[in-house]
Amino acid sequence: MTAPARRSGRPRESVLTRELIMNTALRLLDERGEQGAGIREIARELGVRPSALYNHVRGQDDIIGGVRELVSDRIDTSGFGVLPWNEALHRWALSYRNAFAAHPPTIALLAVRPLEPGLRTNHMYDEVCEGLIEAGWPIERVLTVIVSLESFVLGAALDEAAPDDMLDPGEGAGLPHFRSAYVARARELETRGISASGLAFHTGLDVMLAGLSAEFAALVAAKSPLVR
Amino acid sequence: MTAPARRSGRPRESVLTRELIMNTALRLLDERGEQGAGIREIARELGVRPSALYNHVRGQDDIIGGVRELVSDRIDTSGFGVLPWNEALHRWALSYRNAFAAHPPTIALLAVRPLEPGLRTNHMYDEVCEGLIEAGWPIERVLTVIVSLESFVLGAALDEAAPDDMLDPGEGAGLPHFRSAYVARARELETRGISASGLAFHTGLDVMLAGLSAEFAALVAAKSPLVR
DNA sequence: ACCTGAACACCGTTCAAGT
DNA sequence: ACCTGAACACCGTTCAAGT
Repeated sequence: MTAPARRSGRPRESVLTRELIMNTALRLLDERGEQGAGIREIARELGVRPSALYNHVRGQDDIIGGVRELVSDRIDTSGFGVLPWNEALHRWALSYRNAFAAHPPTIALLAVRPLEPGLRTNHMYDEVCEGLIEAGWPIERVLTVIVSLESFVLGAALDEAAPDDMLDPGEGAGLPHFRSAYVARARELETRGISASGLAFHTGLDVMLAGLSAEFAALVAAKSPLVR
Repeated sequence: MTAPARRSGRPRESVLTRELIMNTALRLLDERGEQGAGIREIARELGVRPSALYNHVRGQDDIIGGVRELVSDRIDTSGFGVLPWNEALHRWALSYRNAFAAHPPTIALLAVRPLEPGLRTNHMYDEVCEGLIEAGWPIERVLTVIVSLESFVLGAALDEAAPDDMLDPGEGAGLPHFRSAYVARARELETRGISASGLAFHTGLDVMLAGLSAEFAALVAAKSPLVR
């Protein structure tokens, strides 16, 4: 098996790496679900004693932070500056949600913990801020817009990670409106070939961007008296 | 202290109740944070051995489910049927978020776990469905609208539970746009006397309801050729 | 510097033994 | 029926001892 045939003392060459630990953690998370990221689990997979990890990693929180960086590296900010702000936001939110959806077990793990100010994360925010500021958004509104959109993305990712039958009126009597809405949606989902959480995500995203566009248009109109 | 002066054997009258356990769990959660809901922690607070809880509760998941019911009982569906659908949704979302915000440590705990189909929760969904259906929303859209709004509410609650300095460009160089957006928002927050997460929530909620109202108006217009 | 091995202080849960 | 007490199978983390 993976029993450590290694005896005590420093090995001739290092077996572990910080990067190797993080990658293994993410892989186990995907393969085995939320409890796959345990120190002992990772150690066993790497053929090593749990305590060995502490030579490369500060502890469990450090590992989770590393996994988060791996996942959020997939967030796409390339639209800002080249596309209209609302399309750039759309691409950003979509890739944000897809990054987490690609690793469902990480969502519950990562969404909950506050992200310590990582350099790469902060750089991502800087790029989004730049895009919105250049597009003409009032600077004091920028972070509020970002955070509200981000809240939706994370909430939608959580919904995606939940089991499909979570929202279900069941078989019994009662709940007539819930039930009829449920079957009507099921039919809709089948004909469109999309998941319930996927449709809710796209709907919410479109709705938010439509609302933001309306606010933006009103701001522009108020600033340019010509249109009045 | 709270050392159990009780000796073995069945007590003359029951010390525990399912309800008492749930209430204690919620209180400890509020007082001590996320790890307050541990079986051993609750048992100590109640002056009882951990194993005693298992006479009234199936286990930890059962307790968390009970806490969720306590919290989500505060969700207000009274607007449906009496207010316009968008105002009823606004009241619902606001109370939904406030219910969790009143117990910050529960957010991370509850948002992550799929809610097993509780009767009271399902009844809540039934009321919201009824309100939207009666207002004239296409029945196959109803659940999608609810879920997308709910995703935002939960995401915003998560954001609320996170530490305030989570999003912070820091002191160093670089990140100029992030930094200037940050100080501009800080000034805005101070003059309006509101928290960052509070403003993001209200902004997102307004934006979503504006977007939904636009979609609804378009649906109504498409159905009544008179306006064409 | 980087591993093993033992130990520590925790968990949730089960179950026989008591009354 | 409902509690105690002991036990079980887990955690993450620390640290001396090895090479």
